[in-house]
Amino acid sequence: MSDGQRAVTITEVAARAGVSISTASKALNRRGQLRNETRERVFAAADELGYQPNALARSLVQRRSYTVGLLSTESADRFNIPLHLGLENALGAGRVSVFLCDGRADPERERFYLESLLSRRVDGIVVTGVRTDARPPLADVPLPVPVVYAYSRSADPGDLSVLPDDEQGGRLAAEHLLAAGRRTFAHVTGPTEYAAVRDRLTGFRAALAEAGVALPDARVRCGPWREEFGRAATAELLAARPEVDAVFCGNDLLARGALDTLRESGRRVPEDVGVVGFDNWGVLAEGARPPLTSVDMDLQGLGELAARRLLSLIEGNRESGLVHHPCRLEVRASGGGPAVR
Amino acid sequence: MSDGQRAVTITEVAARAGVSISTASKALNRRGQLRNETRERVFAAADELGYQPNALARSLVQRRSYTVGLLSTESADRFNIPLHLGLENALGAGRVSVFLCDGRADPERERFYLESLLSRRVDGIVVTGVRTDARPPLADVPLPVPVVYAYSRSADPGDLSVLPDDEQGGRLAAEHLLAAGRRTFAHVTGPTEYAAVRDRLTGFRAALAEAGVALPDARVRCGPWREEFGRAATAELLAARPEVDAVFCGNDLLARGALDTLRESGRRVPEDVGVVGFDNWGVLAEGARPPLTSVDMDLQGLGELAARRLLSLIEGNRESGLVHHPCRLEVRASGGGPAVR
DNA sequence: GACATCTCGGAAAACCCTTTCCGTGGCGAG
DNA sequence: CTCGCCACGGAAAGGGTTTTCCGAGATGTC
Repeated sequence: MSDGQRAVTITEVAARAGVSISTASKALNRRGQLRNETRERVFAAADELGYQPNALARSLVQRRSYTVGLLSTESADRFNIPLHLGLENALGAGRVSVFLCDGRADPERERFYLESLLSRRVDGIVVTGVRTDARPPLADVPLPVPVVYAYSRSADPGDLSVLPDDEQGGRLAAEHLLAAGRRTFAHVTGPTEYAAVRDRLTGFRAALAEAGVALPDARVRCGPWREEFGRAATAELLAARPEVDAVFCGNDLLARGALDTLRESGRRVPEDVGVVGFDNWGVLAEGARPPLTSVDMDLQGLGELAARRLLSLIEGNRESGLVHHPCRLEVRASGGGPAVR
Repeated sequence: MSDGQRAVTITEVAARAGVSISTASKALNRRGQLRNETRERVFAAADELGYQPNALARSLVQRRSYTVGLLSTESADRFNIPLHLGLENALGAGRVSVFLCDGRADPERERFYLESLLSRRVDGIVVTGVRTDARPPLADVPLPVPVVYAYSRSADPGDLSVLPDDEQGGRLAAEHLLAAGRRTFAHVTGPTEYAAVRDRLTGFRAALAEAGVALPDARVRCGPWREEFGRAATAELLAARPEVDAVFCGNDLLARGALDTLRESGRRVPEDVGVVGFDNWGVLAEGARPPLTSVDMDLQGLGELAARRLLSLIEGNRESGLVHHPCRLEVRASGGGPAVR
């Protein structure tokens, strides 16, 4: 609590251990050739003094801060939590800390944070977003540190972007519903301006086609990412084509809406109609009636992947282009497919 | 993108401006007495070179890193997002960056992060949680930096904790429902081990009592924070006391469950029964039928408050104890109270 | 003309480390 | 005995800033 007393420095540790500063440094960092006895004396001294090396000074001389910036561009989003967790998993082991900055979808603010990160000499930057659509790169000049875009895609092909494999996610949904014997499919999803919307549909359709099942445009409804739209679109779909027995939704919110409309129209899920969502948003999927089967983008895994790639860039390797991370299916009740593996 | 070229230092700026290093420093930081012409020459040089001061070096000499740690103890939670936003609002202006660490409810991990933050010489630490119950302080020894607990409460009364005013939040709900003419109240909420559960109930009851309305224990249901429990508890409540015309829920998930059960039992909300939730969890509240009126803890405001207090502690002021931040009511349709102001 | 007072800008110490380079003493080999 | 090598540990040079202190010249006052 109380501030004031200066932190203990390596000088004091060295003095107490009766060695020079450089020897203390070597002992503490397990460098150089030291007698065991010396090393231990230094450690003991450090311990007794409660020595905490000053990372600032260390960074200065090593020219490596062991920090990275996490710059979330779009306004704070729940997607960032698992992403950050994954990042920490992969970085924490290497003792890298992360600066979190929320750009709030404001380019000005983004620039401000970028400068701040640069001036703090981060070793790298991860840019996250909530869209897989290409966005302008962080800066129009080459940056002095490596950058990776995670759940966000740079328009510059020289940049590295890691993204969920939406197309494969769409396939997953189709395969699950097909396996349950569904024949008449529908898709309720978000605005077509989202690359994710188009990719998920592409994968979904492709898997259906391979099974000889068609998904005409009339049974694809695009609208806002809102529960209300899920309900309304499903109602329209049922009115136009009552024999629909499978609905794939572009996210879990829409799926919740679909589920409600289906139940209220007298359909049983999953007996009469199978439903699969996207995002696997915990509380939402679990609280649904019945619990919602949903495609999980494994954002944590995505974060880990991004971190590993960033580390690799920091090592000096060159990587660029798009990297896709596979989705997996979280099977609950609504799909009616085979039980959980 | 490309790494390698050394960052430009103040030495180069000084050389280019034809002044000494110290003069350059003074110019850049608007310190000391310099002719305007000199100052401008330095700025121009800095600009042309794209100079970014090295925050590491600056921190070292100033003994102030202008960074703070945000240590979230419980596993990553959506509560942390608005909290972080508020923190950034209040800190960003002072150009303070934040290190984000997720303790994952693991004391070991928490200690690890604490050490890491300390070694990075953060100026202060904000500890966040998802419970308002007292928790053991971050360390059992006095820390060299100030700490504030936000949406988290240290068991040490010498520490400073900022918390939402759950009691007042409960009153808000009661007043809103009373204003709509409700008479027979019920409460569906989380486990009684949560201080938040008890506080919200206390406030709710107090406000009812002031209006001469009683809330017998039989109409208070405590259970897990899950939608399913919201549905089940509401059903029980209705069976035991069909004339219930107001339900206050301990969070929005429970409220969603309550809403569903009410609708399916033939009640109209808000005409027959008023419902108020807690948390004002955007998508959940907006997507509800009808849209859910909910108590908002203003976590962003809480974060700002925490940041301001932390800054004050960093300035050297002494503060301790509990600080409560008021909740506000987000009026939508489900309460049936007076329209939005 | 002497002296005090300003204004401007530089030299150097300090911040706390890491790392390179070197010196010393001990040992084995020839 | 000499040489070369190795193990160990110290001196000192950075790393990039800020800040204190001081000196030099210009100006003002009597």
